[in-house]
Amino acid sequence: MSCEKATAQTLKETGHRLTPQRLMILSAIRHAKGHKTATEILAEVKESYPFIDASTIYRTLNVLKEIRLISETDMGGGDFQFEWITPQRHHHLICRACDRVVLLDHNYMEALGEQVMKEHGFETDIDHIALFGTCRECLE
Amino acid sequence: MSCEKATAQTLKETGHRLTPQRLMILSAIRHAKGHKTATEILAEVKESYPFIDASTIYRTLNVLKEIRLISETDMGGGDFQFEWITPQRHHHLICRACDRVVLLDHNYMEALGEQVMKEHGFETDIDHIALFGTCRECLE
DNA sequence: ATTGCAACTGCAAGTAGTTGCAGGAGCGAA
DNA sequence: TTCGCTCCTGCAACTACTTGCAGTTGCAAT
Repeated sequence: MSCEKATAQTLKETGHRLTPQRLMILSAIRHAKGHKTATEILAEVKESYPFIDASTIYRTLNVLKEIRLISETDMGGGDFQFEWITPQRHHHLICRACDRVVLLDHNYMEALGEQVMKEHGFETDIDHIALFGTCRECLE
Repeated sequence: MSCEKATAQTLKETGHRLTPQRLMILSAIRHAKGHKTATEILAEVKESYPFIDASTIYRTLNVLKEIRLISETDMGGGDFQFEWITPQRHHHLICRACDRVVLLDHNYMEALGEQVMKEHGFETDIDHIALFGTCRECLE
């Protein structure tokens, strides 16, 4: 598949290698619907390759995050959520009162990113953010 | 001091109690310059009260975070950073390439918060955020 | 001052994530 | 194809953080 090739290319260009373990981890993330935690990814990869070590998962996730193939988000529920980065980025509004999660379009962050770029010359990598607060219903 | 009284008031109003342990933790955070990690707070409190348990620190930090007396920020360096929330809020731009940290004024986030409120009716609690990216110098 | 209850604490045991190391394996060059 | 340099892996030990529990204590009401 061409998508696998592009991924391999990105890894190599940044001085990383393509290993069977990484392919399995990549596949687990890419074919997931929505987010996945490190523990879920570990469990899934273990089904086809039980010898995989947790440290390999964490190290690989860190590499993928660094080269921005995946995003890592603190959704408040303890573990971090990992997700394949697609052109259609989205963010989350999480209600502290009822734990409801509302989707937030990427253009809100784009505007912020442009403002920061203009005034600080700093290019932000806002891949996936969770903002906490109170939703319309819980505000009464 | 009146500031201590206001803190006690806030705790009680939200159904929490004021204990010696909490006073020590509050003092460690409030009198810190800038951010502090949970481990640093634990070490500091232990100096005056060696029997304090790590779980008490983490539980108290979670309570203080919930009632928004302190903020918790992922600065990328592993542990979370805790800080007393003051009216002059600030945020951070962190460069992935050189680890430089640039301060970002709160008004950037205020604008975002207002837009989210207007269009989603969602009130965001943006106390202290770290945005990752590439700084002016590292962009060449 | 006393009482009662819910919240808090310390302990112990557990989970999530990190790190150092020695052997193994991509992958570019010869 | 083979070689060799690094990067990667699994292991083991470690740190950060969480959770359940039983005893304690703040604090509001009597």
